[in-house]
Amino acid sequence: MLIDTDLLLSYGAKEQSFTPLEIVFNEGSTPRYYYQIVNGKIKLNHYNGDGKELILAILTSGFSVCELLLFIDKKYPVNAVVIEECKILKLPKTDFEKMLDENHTLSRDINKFLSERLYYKYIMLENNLSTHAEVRILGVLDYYKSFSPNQTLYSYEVLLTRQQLASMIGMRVETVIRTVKKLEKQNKLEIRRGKIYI
DNA sequence: CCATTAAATGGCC
DNA sequence: GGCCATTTAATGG
Repeated sequence: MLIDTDLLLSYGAKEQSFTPLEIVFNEGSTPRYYYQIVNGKIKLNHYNGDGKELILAILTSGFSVCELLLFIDKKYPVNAVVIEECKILKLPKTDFEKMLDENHTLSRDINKFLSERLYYKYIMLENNLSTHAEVRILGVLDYYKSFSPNQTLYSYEVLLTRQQLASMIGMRVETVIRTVKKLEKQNKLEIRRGKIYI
């Protein structure tokens, strides 16, 4: 996890429960809290002009939720929507700042975390600008697998639906379904019971 | 069982 | 590749 649970609690973080479809925060609102997922799953999304959903990230246990907004004076550019029952630690911005001031190694850890995120944003952007669906999809899959301790082929189960994958790369479900099957024939991944293993 | 949701297919542009 | 319709498979009450 990004920040030690006990440290967060000692600065006054409170745990809050959420059920699927609940909103943690809305696009356009002012960031006032640091959020860290204890368990469950949250997506960051945005709806473009055509009403099509764009998913910017799907976050799970241990991840913070859009923490970068606590360092700049901007509104949230995305919604945070719960997609699997969640427990979240919530720490007011002022307490978060106090915690950083008093814990310099923590500041460095957060720098590292933010840098890594930004780095992957470059990679993802490069992939998503490809005209090839295979490149875009593999880009997302490789990104998720990069967090897995086991890097063996077909060892990582992708916990994303085809629809979510599609919304992450700006393509349609049908395209994802067909491309994933094509990738299976190329031995880039494996499909078992509809689940993708890479 | 039935309802719901996800995955898969095929036709057409 | 997208869009639409339809079928198939899996899941949960």
